[in-house]
Amino acid sequence: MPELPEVETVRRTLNNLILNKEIRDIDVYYDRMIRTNTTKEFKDILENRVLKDIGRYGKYLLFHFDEITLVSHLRMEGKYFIKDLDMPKEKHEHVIFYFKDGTTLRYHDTRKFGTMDIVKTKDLFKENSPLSNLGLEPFDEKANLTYLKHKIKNRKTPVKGLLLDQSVLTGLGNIYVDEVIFLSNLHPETPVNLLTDNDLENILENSMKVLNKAISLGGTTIRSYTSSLGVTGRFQNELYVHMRKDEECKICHTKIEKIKVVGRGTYICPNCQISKM
DNA sequence: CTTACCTCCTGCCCGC
DNA sequence: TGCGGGCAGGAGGTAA
Repeated sequence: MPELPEVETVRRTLNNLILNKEIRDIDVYYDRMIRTNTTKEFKDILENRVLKDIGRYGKYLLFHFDEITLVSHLRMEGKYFIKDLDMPKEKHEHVIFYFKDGTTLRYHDTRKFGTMDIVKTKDLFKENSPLSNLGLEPFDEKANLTYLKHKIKNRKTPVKGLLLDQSVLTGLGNIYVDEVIFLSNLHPETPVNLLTDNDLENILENSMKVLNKAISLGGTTIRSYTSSLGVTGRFQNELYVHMRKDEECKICHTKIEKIKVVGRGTYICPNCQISKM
């Protein structure tokens, strides 16, 4: 599952490879992927445009074409590849962008969960944009204790659910949420109304630390997020709990357990992460 | 305003 | 060995 560090890695790689290329044609093989436009509109809007920059907000990739931005979410298994024109189409390639220089950008997505939207660049964070309801990224200066307390008001959801909620903090997914909660010495089922200010400060601090470290290592490569663009992350070696069921806790050597919290597979050290309930 | 549950989709894993 | 059922999961939608 590409989360913020994996999307950032893709952004940096693509920015080095396809900036200033001009789109000649687009083939869409799975119409549902294109959400806010029909496939015909999607092609008409993007054809003959020059890619000026690639940005990112949370887990969204932002392909900027001057006043228009293509907003792409990779969801579970979306990947981009750059290939020459004559390479045969693979089974799970659903959108192919043909550039005028003879190269192609291909969106590959086994489960077809990924989405693409076209938004006016000036309206990126306004109503009807996929970004409109997103919270702050953890490294945003404004993502402080006051902000988090405001977001938590009246909520009793487990802390795992809070951190997965992109309208609170954006960028964390199932992998990094497990890591942040472990590093904060919390049990993932702790209701957020029981979190102390100190807990919340720890969550913010650890979110930043984990994301920054993962970005510096090129993200995490596990089964559901394998390499794309020849990029293989190395953060999987740094994981404390996620995907480590039955392995030893790196701190106390207790066996890591896998449980279910807010419907998600969740890894914990039952010794380090004591419930407050 | 919440939270709970369903949906999308495919490959993989398990049990018989 | 082969097959079918169940599961995983980010985010959006709907229902309560």
